[in-house]
Amino acid sequence: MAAGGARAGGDAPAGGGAPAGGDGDPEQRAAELRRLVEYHAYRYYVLDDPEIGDDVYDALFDELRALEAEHPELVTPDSPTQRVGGEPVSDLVKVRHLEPMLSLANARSAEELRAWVQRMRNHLAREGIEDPRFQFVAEPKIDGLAISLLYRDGIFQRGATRGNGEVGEDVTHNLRTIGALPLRLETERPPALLEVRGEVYMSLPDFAALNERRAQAGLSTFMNPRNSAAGTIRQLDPKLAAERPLSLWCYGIGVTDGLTLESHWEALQWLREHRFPVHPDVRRLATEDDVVAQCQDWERRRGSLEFEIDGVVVKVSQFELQRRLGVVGRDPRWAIAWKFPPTTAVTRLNGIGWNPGKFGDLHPYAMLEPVHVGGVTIKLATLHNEEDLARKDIRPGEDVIVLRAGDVIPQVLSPAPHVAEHADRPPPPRPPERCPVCDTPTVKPEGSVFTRCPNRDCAGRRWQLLTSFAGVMDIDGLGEKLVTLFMDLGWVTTPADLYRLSAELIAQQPGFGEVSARKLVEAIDRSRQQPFGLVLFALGIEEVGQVTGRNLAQRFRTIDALLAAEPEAIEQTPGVGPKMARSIHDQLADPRMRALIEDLRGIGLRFQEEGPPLGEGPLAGRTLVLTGTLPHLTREQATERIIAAGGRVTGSVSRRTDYVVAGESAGSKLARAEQLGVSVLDEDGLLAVLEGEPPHGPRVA
DNA sequence: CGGCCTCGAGTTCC
DNA sequence: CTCGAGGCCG
Repeated sequence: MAAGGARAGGDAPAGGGAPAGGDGDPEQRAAELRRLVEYHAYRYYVLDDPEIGDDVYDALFDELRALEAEHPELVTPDSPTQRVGGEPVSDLVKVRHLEPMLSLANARSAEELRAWVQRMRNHLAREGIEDPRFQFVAEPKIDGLAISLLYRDGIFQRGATRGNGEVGEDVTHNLRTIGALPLRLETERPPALLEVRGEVYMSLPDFAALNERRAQAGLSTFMNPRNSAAGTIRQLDPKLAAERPLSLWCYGIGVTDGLTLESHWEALQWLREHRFPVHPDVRRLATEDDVVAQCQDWERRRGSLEFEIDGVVVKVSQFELQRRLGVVGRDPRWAIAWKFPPTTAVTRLNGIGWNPGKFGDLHPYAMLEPVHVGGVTIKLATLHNEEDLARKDIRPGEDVIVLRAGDVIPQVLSPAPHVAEHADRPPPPRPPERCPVCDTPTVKPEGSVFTRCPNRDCAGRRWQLLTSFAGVMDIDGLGEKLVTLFMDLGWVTTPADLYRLSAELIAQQPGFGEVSARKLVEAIDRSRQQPFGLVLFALGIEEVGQVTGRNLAQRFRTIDALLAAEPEAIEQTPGVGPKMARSIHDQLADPRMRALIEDLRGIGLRFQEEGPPLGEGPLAGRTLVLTGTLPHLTREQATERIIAAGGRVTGSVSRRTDYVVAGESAGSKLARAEQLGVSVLDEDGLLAVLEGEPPHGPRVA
């Protein structure tokens, strides 16, 4: 339902609609038309209560378009004609949110919700607030995509997806196509800056209609409304987005400049008054009982709504209380998501499959009769390990309960209730006696949870190693599919073979062109520059991940020093004890490992540490904790620089912490630091100690 | 010696 | 994100 396109609906007579076209000032007329079109779009899309018929609306719209075509200088970015007029973008641009978009803690029951309220009371009591007169706001938690809308001086400027909460993608071009989204604030004195937060979704009727159209056109259909909305919002061409109807509910205000509000409830009223779509059933509630009742009410209504919801969001309304409650990690203490119980389904367990991991461990997974649960079809589900499998007591051939909660990984929960009574159940599944990939007899080491394929040349293991190598070395474009292809072609058996691939050969493979083949080879080439620590991780040494790899690199400096080291020396590395030291030593002594290392060394990968040795650098031996959002550095960048300076970053504050680096909306860690008397740095303070300057005393951000 | 914490690994999703 | 195992602190 693109604005300006044909609109379904009745033919109400023109109300106070179109004044006769005038031969007055075209600029004035254009402004008037824009106002009228936007007003009637608001009546239609937001209030669902049009005042005029579609024909009248279309006439207004056409007049505006004609006027703008005649006087291109009159086109303004906030003109309704610009909703679909945008040019395709070549790429989605990443944008940093002005304030991080937080996540929410969950409550799964009335008890957990009451416990949340109690925690808030306790917290506030410590601040000297004995009787917080909470006002709660309960809103449906729509299963869509969170977005941030920026208005400067009342004009819609930029809309972005939530992304990871700190950095999202600019999808302004597609958001403009949403009829309910105001392009301009209808007010005399708009705030200089306003960030509106909301959820973009596809309504169930629109989703059904879209899929029907696609099916008729012979196109693939979408799995569920959420995926459909996600795919649409990330389209590069807004014309495509305009053909797929998205809807919007706004649920709050983020950063503002020039707007003073006291509570979340006020913010919602303000949004409503300024034509933003706010769900009409959002309630303000005074007691826990009311909140629980409201959540249960939403749960009952879940199936009869026009959109999918997976819970209810409950917030403390008063901003003053919100401020005092603060944030823990990424979750504000003053809000919680009441999650509905996961949707479950019963289906047949067809069998258990076993997949070898990087080191030969066989991991069981359930092969299920395909079943629809919570909007997706489940065919496979992981079963962690043999103990988990035994604990669940599921048997191939029987019915099992599968569940999928929100965007959580599908799980097999248990046998279906009716199978437990059967006397003659099929036997419990057993780990295979031969590796399902290479047919080598399996072994089960004493005390291990896993049965293993002992064959080091097992294609399954090699595949795992190669895909893991590609990921660790950050080789763009080399994913599971390509690893499979190159292995099937016999081109690649060890990671070193990747560096011998030629773009000419790859380009001859179906699905490849010269450009994509060249890009892949370049990506592989670039990975030679990855630091020694990552190379150690990528080699596939059991027990050695990103952190231990980096620690080993920093401690031993060169691969030769590491290869020559006795277990006792390896044990001196942080995080490595006798057991790991012995295991690492033995794996490095293996001739195949030696051969791989020599091969990669010849290819030019880095086998020498460039950074400061362990125990040196301005932050040597120091432990830092990061909290909140820093003005310039991301968490990753800050971590990287601290490590480069010889320091360590951990997650929680203790007496052993040397510095807490606190940014915007720092939470409990900052409080704890103050309690323990740990020095607190802001970003400038961090930069100073990174340079080796003494911290200029405790600096609270 | 017991409990907490960190690390590694697989899986699955966008 | 979840789990198990090993390391390390109290």
